[in-house]
Order: sequence, then structure tokens, then C-alpha cells
Amino acid sequence: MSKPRFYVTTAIAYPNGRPHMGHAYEAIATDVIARFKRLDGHDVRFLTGTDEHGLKIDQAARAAGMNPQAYVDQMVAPFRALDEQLGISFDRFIRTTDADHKALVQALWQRMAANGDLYLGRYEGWYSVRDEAYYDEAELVEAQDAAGATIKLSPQGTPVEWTVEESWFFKLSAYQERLLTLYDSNPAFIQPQSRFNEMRAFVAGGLSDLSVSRTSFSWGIPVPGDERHVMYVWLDALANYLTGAGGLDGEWWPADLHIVGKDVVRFHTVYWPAFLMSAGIALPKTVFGHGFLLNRGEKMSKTLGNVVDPADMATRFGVDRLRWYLCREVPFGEDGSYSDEAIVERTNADLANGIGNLAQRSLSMVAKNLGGLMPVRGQPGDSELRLKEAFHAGTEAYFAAMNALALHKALDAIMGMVTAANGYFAENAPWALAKTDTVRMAEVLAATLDATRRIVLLAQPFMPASTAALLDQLGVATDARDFSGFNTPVEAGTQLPAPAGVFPRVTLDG
RNA sequence: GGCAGCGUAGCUCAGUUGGUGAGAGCGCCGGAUUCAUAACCCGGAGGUCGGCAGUUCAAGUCUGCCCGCUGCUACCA
Repeated sequence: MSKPRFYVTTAIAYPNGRPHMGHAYEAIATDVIARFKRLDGHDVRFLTGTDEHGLKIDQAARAAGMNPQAYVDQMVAPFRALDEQLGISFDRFIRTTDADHKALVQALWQRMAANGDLYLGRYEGWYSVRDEAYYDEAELVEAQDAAGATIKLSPQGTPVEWTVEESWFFKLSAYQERLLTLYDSNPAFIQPQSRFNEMRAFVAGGLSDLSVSRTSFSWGIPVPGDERHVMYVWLDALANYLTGAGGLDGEWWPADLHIVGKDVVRFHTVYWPAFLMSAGIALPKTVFGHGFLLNRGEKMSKTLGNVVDPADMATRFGVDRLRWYLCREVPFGEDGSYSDEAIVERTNADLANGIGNLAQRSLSMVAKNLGGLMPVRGQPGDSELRLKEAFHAGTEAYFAAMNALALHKALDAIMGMVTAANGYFAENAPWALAKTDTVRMAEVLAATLDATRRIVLLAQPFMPASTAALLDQLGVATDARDFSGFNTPVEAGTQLPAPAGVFPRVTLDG
């Protein structure tokens, strides 16, 4: 009776600037997974949001002449707006400044303390405010400042300063064995495989205790019982997944899947499970580290001047085109590249020439020759059996890929079915049958429309709006669009609306 | 420095435990066709599978070395 549950999250974004393509990509990929699970009969909880504490926000607010809360209230707006624009079907947009989250983090701290894993110590070292991280002396690089003096910079090229502060520490070192056991007994915990290997090697190399509080600024969640300290932003941030689940013993916990960028895999696969073990809380099932998007193969950076606004991209190409491109062209888990040309080329080929054309050519024949009434299927012949075989294999490949988070392979499977359906259509040439055998023509059209229906159903997670429009044209009732109705064709005789192109070809010139 | 991975047609990449003449998609060229968004369908174009040397009857597919690239990590301070 009750559906299986699926709790999926994105990492939360740090709103000290405008959202970039990386945010859009992560949100889209996670949304695709969430929508797939819903269509596949799961009760889904999808969490995304913003990470709003920390020194960088504090400083940015100061620079803007605002208090931090007012500053983040303003900065978070574009992130929510982008999610809305991209059709991200989140159930909650969490902010680490939310009251329930602050309370939860303090409760989490107390559990970790009760377990004896937190102790007061002293932290000193080279600290980069920009990176919010300490660095070993050896990692630093020397450079000249504007006045020509020699200064030290972090590996990221940000300024560092020698900092000494009292700090609470987490006994991360005590968790090495348990983490290794976790990895070895559950290889799916860290994906893709390359990240698993890296993280296992990192932990196997030994762990130091982790500084988990700061006294150098106050924009954060106070440490219970020691209000001079605010909590380390990562402890604060990671706990958002618990808040979003409904609390320390939340009904949605444990998470089935954390989708995160490859740069924060360590926080999610080493620190996070250790925190949870300390607090006696179950661990998430899987952490998946996706790759980065490159603009024409180059990293996006302000200095290169190649930063692209995802909202602008979505406006220019359309949300579904963008979603399709990112999932189709970038192997999920690896870095990917995009350009206006690539998006136009890819989506014209797949959507306009492929899916859109398949729907249009068959629907227009039904409209012109059969009064728009869904035709009756005939006894399957050789041609139909081959089509059926191709779809059986394609559908299986699609589900296997989706369940393995290989989004690009799922779309490859869909395109294989598009090719099979177009091949079937051309082979049987219903336009010729219209003059010789209208019964057979109707059968061919019926088979093609059902093939199209299946393709569009499977494409729903990737292109919510376009597929809804196509399913309308295909006469698929709104309550027959999840995967439980996959093998139920539209009833013959159903009146179809007048077809209209859903994926027009686009060109680059303005 | 260590560990891991990668380098295959213009582009993005597939290529199980080594074995019929090395593949797909896109792009490109030609043909066919007109139901369709000049799209679909059919065919083609030919890349010393990073380099060198080995193992083997036989190597993108195993071994060693070299070149280039990437990720993680370490040290020298």
C-alpha cells in the first residue's frame, strides 16, 4: 500500500554571489532523478537550499553595509528564482538560517559532545578567509603584492594569514577504522568509482582531528554552552540534510542520495558520516559527486570573462533544451563542456529532428487522414516485432541507466528508440499506404504513436514541460503518465487535438 | 614524489576475461523520398587505436619504458 520512499538532496549553495551554471547543473540533474523516482512509484522528498553562515558572508554583508541576515535574505532570491525557472521540483528550499535548522544543529552538537567526541583545543595556522580553510605551510605559494612585497597565498591563490584561535575539535581520528569498514562493506556509498578510490585512500592515509568551531567571527550557529564559538560552517551546512528530513530522528532520514559537486565529496563522504556515527544517526545510502561544467573546455572564471548566467541560457534556449543538453552531453559524474553551438546542434538533432519530428510526422497523418482519431492497432507483423524488440531492449537499458544514475546513458537509450521508431515509420511508408491500403496505414500510425508515447513518457524527467505538451497531443490522460501506465496504449478512437510542433529547430544567429 | 585514471575517425566517446576485415552518435559528402520542423530513411567518407620496445600463433585489449593530460595525496620548508 505505501510507496517506497526516496529522499534526495543537492548540496546547498553559498549565496555570496549570483548562481552560476554549476548550480543549475546540479539542480537539474537532481531534479531529473527526483522526477524519475516519482514516476517510478516512489514517495519522493527533494531538498535543496542555501548555506548562509560563515565569514565570507559576514564580510560581504559588511562590505555591502548590511547586517548578515538582511544580506542573505537578498542574496538568496536569485537562487530560488533560478530553481523556479528551471522547473526544479524541490519539496523544501532550506536555508541554514532557518530556525528549525539552527535548533537541529545545536542538538546534533550536543549528541556528538555526549558521545565524548568534542574537546576544546587551540588551532593555529595559515588561514584563508576566502577559502575558509587552513593550509599547511608547504601548500602555500609565494607571490608579490601590489607594493612588491613577498606575500603568501593559498594553493587557490587567495591571501592567507597566520591565525591562532581557540577551537573545539572533533575526534575524527577515532573514526578511521569505522569509515574504512563503511567503504569496504558498501562500495556504492561513494560514486562514481574514481571518487570512491580517492576518498578511501585519503582515509587510509590517516585522519587528523577536525576543528569544528571558530571564534574569529560570529555569523554562525553558537556552540551550545560556549557561545564565544560559532560552529564550523561545514558541520552547520551538512546538517541541513537532517533538518530537511524532519529532524535528528526525521521521518525521511536516512537520505537515499546526496548529489554534490566533486569538490565537496570529501566533506560528504568522510566528515559527514563521521559526524553521524558520533551522533548515533544512520548514514546516507549514497553520495554522488558530479563533475564540473566547462565553457568551451575552459573553467568559468571572472578573470576569463566567460561566466555564463544560467538564467540567461535557459531564457535563450528554453529550459527543456538546456536540461536535455546538460544530461545528454555530459556523462554524469564527469566534467562536461558546453557552448551555444553545441547546445543548438545537439538539441536540433535529438529534439527537433528526432523526437519532435517523429511525433509531428505521425500525428499530422492521423489528423489529415483519420480525423485525429487514435487508430486501431493491427496484428503485429515482422516489422512490428522488430520495433517491439528494439523498445524492449531500449526500455530495459533506460531503467538500468537511470537506477545507476547514468543519466546520459538513459538518454542514449531513448534516442535508440527514436531511431527505431523513425526507421519503422520510413520502412512502412504510411504516406504511400494512404493511397493503397488505409487499414494498414492506420495500423502503422497506431504503432508509431504508441512508440512515441513510450519515448515521451520516459523523457518526462528530463523535459517536464515539453513532454507534457507532447503527451497532450498524443492523447495520454494526465493520470496515465507515470510508469505504471507504460504498457497501456491510448484507447483507439480517442480524439487527438490538432498537432503543433513542440521542438522547433533553432539557429544561432540573432 | 606517491596512488589512480586517461590519451581510439573533425568533435564527444564505446570498445567484456587478448583472436572473424577497429565501432557509435554528432558534423560532413552522396543517394533515395516527400508523411514531417530541407527533417526522416539508405550508403559513404577511412583513424599507423599517444610513442618505442617486448610477451604471444595473434594486442586498442597484457608487460616495461617514454611523452602529454587529469584527479587525489605527500614531502622538501
